[in-house]
Amino acid sequence: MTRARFAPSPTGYLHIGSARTFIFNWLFVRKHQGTMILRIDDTDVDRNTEASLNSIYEGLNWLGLGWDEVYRQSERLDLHRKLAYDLLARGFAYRDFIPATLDLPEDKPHGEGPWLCNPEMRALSQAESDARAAAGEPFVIRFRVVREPAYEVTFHDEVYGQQSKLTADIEDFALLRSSGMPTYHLASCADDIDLKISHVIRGQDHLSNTFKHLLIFQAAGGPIPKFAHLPLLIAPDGSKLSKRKHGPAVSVTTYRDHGFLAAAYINFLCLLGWSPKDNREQMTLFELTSAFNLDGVHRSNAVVNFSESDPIDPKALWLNSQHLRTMPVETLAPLVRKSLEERGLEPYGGEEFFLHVVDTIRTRFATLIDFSTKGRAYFSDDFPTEKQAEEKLDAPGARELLRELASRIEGNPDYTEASVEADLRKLAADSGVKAGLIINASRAVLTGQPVGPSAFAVFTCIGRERVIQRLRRV
RNA sequence: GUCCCCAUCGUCUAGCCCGGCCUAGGACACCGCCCUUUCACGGCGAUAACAGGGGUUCGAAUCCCCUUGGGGACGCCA
Repeated sequence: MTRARFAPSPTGYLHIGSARTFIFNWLFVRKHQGTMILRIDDTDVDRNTEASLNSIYEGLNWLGLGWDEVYRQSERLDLHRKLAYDLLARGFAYRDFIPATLDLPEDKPHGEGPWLCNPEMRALSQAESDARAAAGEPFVIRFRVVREPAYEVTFHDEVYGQQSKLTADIEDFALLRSSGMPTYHLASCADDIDLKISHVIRGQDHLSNTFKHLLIFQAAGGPIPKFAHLPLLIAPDGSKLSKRKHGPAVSVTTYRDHGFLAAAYINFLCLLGWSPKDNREQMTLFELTSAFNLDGVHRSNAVVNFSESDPIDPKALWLNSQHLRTMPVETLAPLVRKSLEERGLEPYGGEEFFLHVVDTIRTRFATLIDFSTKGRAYFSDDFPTEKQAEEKLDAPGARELLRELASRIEGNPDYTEASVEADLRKLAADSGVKAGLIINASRAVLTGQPVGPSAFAVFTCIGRERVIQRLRRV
């Protein structure tokens, strides 16, 4: 049974890299008809905030993928502590009474070599250890890494292949803090065992932590999950994406707020560090689910191509425009309606008319926001007239012709693309002007823009009454 | 410093595991042309990459080694 988990820690908003990790886990689980688990890794009480937990949910909810089970590590502390004390009792761990040394020298944090342990603490007798603990002296519980003889810890990573590391290079990492709170390593492994996680799919920054986790799994006697590490998402300058340094470009909600479709964003993220290997780029969630596999995941990091001036990756924008014009209009329409309403606009007419309008104008838009900016004239009488549109109206005789056109449309019982076109062309012929002059002027007065859909389509999208009004307004 | 990982167009990538079909394919962006009495969409085209050096081999983007560059871990953060 496939069981995978996404385990964010609530120390900030949902990071683009975390979102991708979630998506890959989700895709993998759905493909194998398994169980998706959301686990909130909130064991660091000093850094966790409710606000950041909420913003993570906000991001996940926007993606709309969902999960099957949810846990909070802060509600499972007994389980974690039990494992720590079990390992202590069985000699796989020991108490370290030396207080944490906080301020390591900045330029040379690790001196000549790696820190492995506090030897005198590791060598402390059971009796003395128990006595000092009983006396109330604070301590941290550390894993006792076996180094004599040193041996190789190995595992097969589903992405990176065979991995190994000498225990001589692994430090005695902490399991339980002096506060009694578990560390990430302990809590993560204890929960992975308890929740029967079959696959750990996470960022490559955990690749070297995995050796420690293996040690815990082995000592605990729990089943060892399969591991798959994902290449990191990095900034254009090659540095690690940081919320502090790169700001909005790393937040999922930035894309949402720029009018992205969740489906397109998911599609974009999947193409960062994974490929279906058949040149497909635009893919639906269904296609992604059936195509996804760990073999297609890369080993090298991927750059998210944002810039100082624009937090959006151009390829993401392109994908969004592709989804926008190819997804079923019935699926798109409610999203457009919501976006319009958020900006105080309310579509004219009924649902059928709305679908027609959305379907007509969507091919030239890239985001949901475009409907209320570039597309404003389709949903409101209050829209600006651009300078180049004004110029179309300034063409000799244009305004008079538009007023005459209004009368002819008013006098014609039919109102379709074809009837309007006939009226317009007749007017052009009667007046001895090119039809293009009236066509362009019509678009300009009806939408305030020199560009847009076929003018005759514009007529039907704006509706007879408003068209007559606007034509006479010149 | 120690250990681990990575390296194809500006960016995302195919090809690499199982050497020859690669004068390295696709996509985004940029530029040009076509379509269009508007603008997009669409179509066509152009520019653009195997980090460097050694091997192995008849033959290497593909296998091996070194160098360089980048990333990660080394916390009582995750």
